[in-house]
Amino acid sequence: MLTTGPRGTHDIIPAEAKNWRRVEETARKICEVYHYGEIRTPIFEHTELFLRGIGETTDVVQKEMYTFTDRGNRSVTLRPENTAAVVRSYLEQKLYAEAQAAKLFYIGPMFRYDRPQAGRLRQFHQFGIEAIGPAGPSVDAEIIELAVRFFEKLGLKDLNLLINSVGCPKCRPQYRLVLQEFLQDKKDQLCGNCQSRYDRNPMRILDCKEEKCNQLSAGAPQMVDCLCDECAEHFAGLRQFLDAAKISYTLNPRLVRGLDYYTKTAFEIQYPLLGAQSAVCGGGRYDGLIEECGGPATPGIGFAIGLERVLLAMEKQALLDPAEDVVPVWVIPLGKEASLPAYSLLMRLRQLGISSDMDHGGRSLKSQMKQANRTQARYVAIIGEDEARTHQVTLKNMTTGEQALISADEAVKQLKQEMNG
RNA sequence: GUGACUGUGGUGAAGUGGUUAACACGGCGGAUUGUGGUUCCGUUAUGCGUGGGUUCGAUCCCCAUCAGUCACCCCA
Repeated sequence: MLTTGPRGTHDIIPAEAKNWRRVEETARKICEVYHYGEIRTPIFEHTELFLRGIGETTDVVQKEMYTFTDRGNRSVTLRPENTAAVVRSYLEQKLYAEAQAAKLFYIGPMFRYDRPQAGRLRQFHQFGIEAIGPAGPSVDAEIIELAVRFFEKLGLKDLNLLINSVGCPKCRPQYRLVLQEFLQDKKDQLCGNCQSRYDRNPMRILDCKEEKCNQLSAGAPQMVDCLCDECAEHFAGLRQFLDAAKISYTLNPRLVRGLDYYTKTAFEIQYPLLGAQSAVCGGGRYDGLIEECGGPATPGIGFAIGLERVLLAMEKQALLDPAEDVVPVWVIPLGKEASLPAYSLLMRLRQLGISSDMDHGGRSLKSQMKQANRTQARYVAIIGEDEARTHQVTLKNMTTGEQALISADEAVKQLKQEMNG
């Protein structure tokens, strides 16, 4: 079908682009304030990067990647997320050499082969930030705060911030054993999905939506209670900073992220009204990822915000600007002789930066006036046969209805004054 | 990837197995010569997502397919 885009893709037309721009500008602005610099990496990478970075057993890698072989027989993948790629770039471009911390942000499309539904597309857009280098909990707080402020700036309300600590390679394996032990005799009663999780990723069982599994896992020991000293201290530190910043959060010991690289801090911001796809921001610390990608042991933390979901949430709260097509000045040629002088007048206006337009279809004065009216024109410059001959225009003020026959030069001068003032 | 529901013009939508597919908004044209926002008039889907099938005949029945929505799953 030539008239439909690929499944799960979406066109952003002019009426919507304005709101997208506002969201993106808000992101850029806040990143500047918090000292994060923009990074633009390719939308495809070697498949290997995602296998290693995200984790081979994750759902994202196992069933959601757009992977293909290029003409040179290399396996490449459309990025399903951007943290791995940013880390790759950080190492390849040796950003560690320039400063103690690489504080980066990105905005761009991501690709996941999912079954589409509202708030879930195959090509979607993320605004994300990464702080590579710093280890202290104040960065964790800074990042979470940035996300919260971003939503505040857009005017969004009723968001829930959930935080948890998922431990580190020192304490998580031990916790897994403790958890598996707890669930051992209940294993048969878990849902099918959770039974396979038991060995692969038992922590996800805590996250299951099945009522049955919830009951079975009730009272299970929690990661936060089994953190090693370092992780516990880090988590306590984070909470202290968040409290100081007066950012309210919910401690959710069952919050687990689906990407393997997360350590210590994990967080999510939800907008419940979005239904099943309510996570509007997700992130956490990934202290092992840089090493996993072949770099020196370096801590890092970041988040990603789903922009389509942000726009949906804004729509629900009536925060979107209405689509409107505004052209403050219309030039109206009447008849063939008028089109050349009309066009040169238009050209002069545009060179002065005055947003203006004209009809190219030779339509009637009446319909051109209508058009001007629809686009909220403040002025209309009519050029008919008489005006064309004498290098004049009839300049009409659309709000007062007054009009005057003046020279083209005079019209340009007046419009320049009016439009800049 | 699983299950369910939906699919009529630019938009919101009514509708029926049988000549011309309501209505509203929008668009376009007009209501005496070159003037908008109000009003009035006219016009605007050779077509009912697409492809098959059933039938004398299908937009309305069946199948497939595509797309969307909801839930699961996953996650942003």
